Amino acid sequence: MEKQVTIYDISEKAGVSIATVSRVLNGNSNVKQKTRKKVLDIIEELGYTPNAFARGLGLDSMNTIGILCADSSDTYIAKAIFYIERALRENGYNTILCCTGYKLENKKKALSLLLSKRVDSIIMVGSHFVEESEEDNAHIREAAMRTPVMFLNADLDYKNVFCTLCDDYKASFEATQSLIDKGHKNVLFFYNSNSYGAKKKLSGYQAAYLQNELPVNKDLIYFYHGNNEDIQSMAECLKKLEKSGVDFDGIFASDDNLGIGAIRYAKTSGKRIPEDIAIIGYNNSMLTECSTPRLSSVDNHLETLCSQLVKTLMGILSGNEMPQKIIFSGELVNRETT
Amino acid sequence: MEKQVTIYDISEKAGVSIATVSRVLNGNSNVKQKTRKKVLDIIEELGYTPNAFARGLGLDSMNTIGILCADSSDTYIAKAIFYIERALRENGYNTILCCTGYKLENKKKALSLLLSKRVDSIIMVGSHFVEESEEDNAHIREAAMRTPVMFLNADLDYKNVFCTLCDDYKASFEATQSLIDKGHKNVLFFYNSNSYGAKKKLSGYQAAYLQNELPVNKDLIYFYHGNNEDIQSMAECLKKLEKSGVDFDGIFASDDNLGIGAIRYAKTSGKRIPEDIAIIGYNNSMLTECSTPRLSSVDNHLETLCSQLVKTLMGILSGNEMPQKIIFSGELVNRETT
DNA sequence: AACATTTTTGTAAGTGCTTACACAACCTGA
DNA sequence: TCAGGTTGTGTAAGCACTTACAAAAATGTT
Repeated sequence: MEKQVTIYDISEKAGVSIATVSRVLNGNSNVKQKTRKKVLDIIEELGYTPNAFARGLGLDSMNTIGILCADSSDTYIAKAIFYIERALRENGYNTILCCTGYKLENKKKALSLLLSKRVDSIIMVGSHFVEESEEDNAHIREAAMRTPVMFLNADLDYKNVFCTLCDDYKASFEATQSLIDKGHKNVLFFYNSNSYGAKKKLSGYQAAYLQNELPVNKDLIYFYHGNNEDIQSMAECLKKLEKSGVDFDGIFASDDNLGIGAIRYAKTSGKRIPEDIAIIGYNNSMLTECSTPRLSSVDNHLETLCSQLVKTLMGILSGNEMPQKIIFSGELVNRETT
Repeated sequence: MEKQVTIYDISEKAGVSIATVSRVLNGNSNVKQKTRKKVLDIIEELGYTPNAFARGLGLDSMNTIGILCADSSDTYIAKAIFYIERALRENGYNTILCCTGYKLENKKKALSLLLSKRVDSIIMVGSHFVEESEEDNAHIREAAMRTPVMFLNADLDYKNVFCTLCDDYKASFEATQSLIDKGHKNVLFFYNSNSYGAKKKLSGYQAAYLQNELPVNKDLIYFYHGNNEDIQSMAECLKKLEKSGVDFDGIFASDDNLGIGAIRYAKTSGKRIPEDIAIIGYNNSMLTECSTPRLSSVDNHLETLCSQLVKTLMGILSGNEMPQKIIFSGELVNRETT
């Protein structure tokens, strides 16, 4: 809109050099009180705002961190972003957010966008960003050569990549075990591709069965294809599964949304919860309190994870040696569905 | 980490000038195919990523839009951000996200941060950003002199400020009217400060009462102070209110979270829904499908609002004359609580 | 007052990129 | 073959800021 006010304008009006203005701007100590005041007054008067591009060019850093996520409208991810953003801001860092969706191509694009902005670090939220094949992770390895890469809830062993995560395997194992202990021997593992870490959760689930010398029934591993917010459709899928002859007395869902869907299914099928069918969700989100009966769920301490991640990052940026991997334990919170 | 690869490195290795490299980078047509290929190959080989600071300095724009929100972990805001971010990305724009919380001081800080980044526009999500007093909005007026300011779901008549919103007044009026029509003459207006536009919703509610020549009972306007995710606490507040002798046969909540709290209250108090007490939420979020009974709610067409906002913005940035205010209607979605 | 220090300020050279302008190379068609 | 295009490429001047280095000013010491 308007012509930009630059430090030249300030320097001229204040009768000092641009270097002095710059010093004032950067809180450099070597400026006389009187000069400083004069410059600050004129900055105020002219409504000057420093140009971050120019500044970034000189400093090759603008204290900004890039956050990559698949879908910021997912409750869990939204919460994570909130916690991370807050912690970063408290440390004087700003945030660039990019949502990538789930296509590899877009993830790569977003990554290189962030690199071009010369962010001080890139935070990837969720295991969505780790691909199956080594080759498909090459862009991450390369990015990590330029700037530290932080993973939340994912696990990747590359140089300069740091992971902060919850041990989903163990938490799933324990949750499943608790269902088995209560006599639910045919627990359905209900997941969709968006649930981050579904694979680890599945392994934990399977391990529990093996541990108890119970058979792992392939039919009981059920992949939900639909929309992650469409409760009705989840319930219908489960109904269909039941009708197809698959028998189950418990549902372990890979996130709370699916857990709510499971509750809907059980209720509309006239099953008693938890007697006929026990249900456990994952994330311990607010949804667990919204349903009737309230949903038992695995709490993976998101807030702790996020603040730890930022703490680690701050350490790295200050040049300290930091652990590559920090792992917390999850914890089953029993409510009315177990 | 590593020394940056610049266009000088590319130009040298390719045996062309930096201008040519720059042209290739910007998809300028006036480059011979052969030259272009050579340059691109070397860019690939050296793993070059353009420096956004330098680029921004030259162009004084980096196609980025700043988004300001109070709390990105709020479901509704998170969704809005998602829709906006997606639409912007489809138009070749990137996003800087800043969460400000609810303190004026922090809002101002975040705003000037975005200005310093020379964003092409600033989008403010939610009415949280409009203060009571003219004076406290001065920073917005000033910002708008530098760059277009877009409001989602808020209403401010400044030059270069554009608003896209749902007519919450009207929607609330209609929702309340529909409760009155069904015989609920003592509807509680249940709100908290975080619900954006609570004031407009309240006016709509009150207008409906006046319209029907019913008294507006001050006791029925109830402000919830607690945490916006603590369903139990909401229910307890309502219980307390009831015990204090306030009588109501309907609850109109300013967002779905509060609506869920209202359901919890009604159920634990042994009231029949909707016979004894009807409940309406606001936002028509996913939560409406999670509860039993499912929550009726006002849909304010968030996705439409967001895409319209971005459409308007793109028009502005292309230099077109655009309407300052675009208003959609909300719509009551009746489910099992009405 | 003369000198040594310390503090304050200015000059100018980056920082990596875009782009106006100039020039060279390559085509046309007469 | 040459004037008059086109097309392709290079030179150099920004863009708004930081900062090393040099110079000037202020202060202290004798």
